[in-house]
Amino acid sequence: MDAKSVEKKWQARWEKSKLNEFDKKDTKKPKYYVLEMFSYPSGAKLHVGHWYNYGPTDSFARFKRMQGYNVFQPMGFDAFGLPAENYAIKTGVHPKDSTEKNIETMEGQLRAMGAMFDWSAEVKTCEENYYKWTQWMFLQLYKHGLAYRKEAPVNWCPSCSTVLANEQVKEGACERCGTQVVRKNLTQWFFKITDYAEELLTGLDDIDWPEKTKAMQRNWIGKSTGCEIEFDCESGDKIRVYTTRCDTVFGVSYVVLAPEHPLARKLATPAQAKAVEEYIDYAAKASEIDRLSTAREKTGVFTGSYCVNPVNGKRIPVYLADYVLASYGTGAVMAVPAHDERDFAFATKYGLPIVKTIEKKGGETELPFCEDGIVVGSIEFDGLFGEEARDAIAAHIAKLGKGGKKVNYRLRDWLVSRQRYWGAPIPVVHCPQCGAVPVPEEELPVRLPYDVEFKPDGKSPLAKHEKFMHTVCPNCGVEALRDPDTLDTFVCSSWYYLRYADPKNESAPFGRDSVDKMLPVDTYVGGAEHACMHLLYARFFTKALRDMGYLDFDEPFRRLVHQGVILGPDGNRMSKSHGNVVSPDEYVEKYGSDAFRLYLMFGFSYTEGGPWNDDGIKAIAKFMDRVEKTVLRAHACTGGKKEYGAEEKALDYARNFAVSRVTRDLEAFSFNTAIARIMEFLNALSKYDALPEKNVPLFRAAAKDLLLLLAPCAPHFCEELWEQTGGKGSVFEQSYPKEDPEKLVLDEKEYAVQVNSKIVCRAMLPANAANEEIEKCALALPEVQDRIGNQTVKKCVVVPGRLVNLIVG
RNA sequence: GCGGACGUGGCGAAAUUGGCAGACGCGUUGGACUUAGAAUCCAAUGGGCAACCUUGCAAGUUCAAAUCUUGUCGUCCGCACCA
Repeated sequence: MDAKSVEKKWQARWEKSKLNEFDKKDTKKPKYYVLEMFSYPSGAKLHVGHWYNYGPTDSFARFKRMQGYNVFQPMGFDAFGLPAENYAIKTGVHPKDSTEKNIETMEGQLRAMGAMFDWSAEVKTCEENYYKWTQWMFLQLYKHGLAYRKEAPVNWCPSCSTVLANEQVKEGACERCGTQVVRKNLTQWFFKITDYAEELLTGLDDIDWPEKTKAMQRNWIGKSTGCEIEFDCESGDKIRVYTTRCDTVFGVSYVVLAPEHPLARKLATPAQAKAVEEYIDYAAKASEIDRLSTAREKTGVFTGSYCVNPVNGKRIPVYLADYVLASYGTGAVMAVPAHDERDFAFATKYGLPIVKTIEKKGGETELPFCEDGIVVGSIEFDGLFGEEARDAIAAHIAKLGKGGKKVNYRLRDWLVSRQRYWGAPIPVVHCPQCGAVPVPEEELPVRLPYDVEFKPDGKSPLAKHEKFMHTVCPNCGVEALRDPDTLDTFVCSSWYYLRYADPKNESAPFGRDSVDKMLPVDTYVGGAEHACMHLLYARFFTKALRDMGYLDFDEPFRRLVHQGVILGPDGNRMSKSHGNVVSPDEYVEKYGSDAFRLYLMFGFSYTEGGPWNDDGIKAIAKFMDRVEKTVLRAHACTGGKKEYGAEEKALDYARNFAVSRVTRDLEAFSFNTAIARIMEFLNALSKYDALPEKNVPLFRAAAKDLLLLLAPCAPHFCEELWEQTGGKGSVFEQSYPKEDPEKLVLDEKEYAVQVNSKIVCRAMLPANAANEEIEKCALALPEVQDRIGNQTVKKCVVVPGRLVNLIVG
């Protein structure tokens, strides 16, 4: 079969008959929403990774369709982003132009894959009719108190005068010019994802996601239960610290603030002011990477101030140290050198006291001792252990009015401001009188102007665009400036699965009817690298929109599957710099898209991936060839016998076994085993085909099932064979074969017969006999008799249909 | 450092979730058909002459462990001093 012409033929026919489109009018069939993570339109062609994500998942979608679902499988482009802008800086090609060109190329390639994407629902996030609604989302979050502004540090390259993404900082230096990157504070917009921390955590229990992804999100959210404690300073200021180990509070020998802490400068005594200032400077200069490195030596500075430990009245010094992070907890820590490794290292270096207040249960206590133990030197709490001690001490602190139990999350609010051009403009006007004022909804979109200067020179590109910037305050009408920043592209991708349901809607981001009918996503497939960011943000959006009354489900993605990564042949991640990029094109050219897809499905464990090698691809072409021959021979077969004997029974068994296993395996994204089962079935058919006399109706029916089983995995190929063998309509309008359980019942099954857990022989034994009878049959076997001799059977374990184990002695 | 995973023939991988390790393929070897090769078909193929040995290594639980537990080595991923 000539793959190329067959592919073209069927792609054209599918398009014409709208076979791939979701039927919104169909009210009988249950809907099924299959979603693959949409692509970033890069300049490079579709790579093996795209194929690996989309090809097998498309087979899953087609399988669902044949099972009788009204399947929705859309595709689109995550089109805003940094690479297009960097490319513009480098080459002068406008991001809009390069992006549109790339999208066009990729659309062509995606169509050539022959996936059943519903192109009528295509979404491109950089288009006005999309980003208008991204801006609308911002306004709704703002309206509901979920968007706010505060100062936050950015990576700043003093030489390029520009903000850098973490990704652009290489070992503390700007990747473009090598200058040391510093941290600089800017006022930026945040989404209050932390309001949903608890629900984002508990919601994980009810969704069908890989456990490891759930574990990662749980870790990322990082719930901990501890205690907040207030330390009064001699200056009158109060320092609140957060600790998970309040059972060690009697051992506090100093308090540490993050260098960015609001009290850091205030607590510096005149004698220490210079040193404190220098230290704050030093910490700000250190790049994020340096700052967070474990290898970094603990440093800090004494503020000169003292505070009081509320539980024992001890006077203790206040330090600054950059091992304490402003972004976690309260940005301040009580240091207990005896029971914390970091505090221990710091105290040792600066000669601070180390006071033991916890002892190991039944053993020598070696400091620092960081596990739970028995409290000592802590007045009435002595003798308590671990959690018990923490409860008691927290209650005591609460009674003193100095804090108490507190739940804390590691999750931080989501910073969405980007000092970039190629993104959705933040729909806010800054008025000299009213402050930050949201743009009224009816004025959306705030259009992204085309004629801008991208060259980095210390300002957001939009800030230099006079016409864009100057406007009037929607509130009071005085002259005002627009927000010059754009939204993080993760904002665009946090709701695209909703827009797919109603992509042309002009008056709303999506119609309630459409969303109610089509969502949530039933199966979402994409890379594991999005475990913490995209997948968490999308869940947050869904929950926030639900609370605003726009949706009535809690989770956007009912089931999640991660495809593995196809590495280069050398075992490294495919990249230009490694020079190990494998292009799908030459394989598709040579073997056809079905064969390439089939190979990807068969040669790897889908969720594992692995290094590329093409050893098996020829075998797939051979397999397809055999399928073609067998199906055509069966179709042409005439005459034959009418009997239904042992051979027929064996063929029927193989057929039903394949149907049952392939169905189960496709459901589970276990594509390699599904195809293995189809191969076995083909082998059984070939064997039957070799018989001189055949039961033709059975042979034909079996060959038809083979074709139907394979259809989702090799769509063009099977569609063509379906037509050639007289099939009406599309093969994808057929029902997927269902097994006949009766044909899977066997009279006898092969048992492994063991004596003292060692295998002695294999024997065909009655399939539905009672355990006692199996034992009897096994005992009667000569091999068993030989092995047992005159020993007695003490115990017998029977695993029905599989194994019998006689314990003798 | 913390968290998560993974480790099975020469290779890609399976294993009904504790029940015959190596399904299905690749490769290799032998054979058939060919003037010859390609293609195709058939057979063998974890190791060892054997008893037996084999799921990174070492223990443990069990009638039974690739699967569970502990330790250990190695690889990968995520997070990065989380108080």
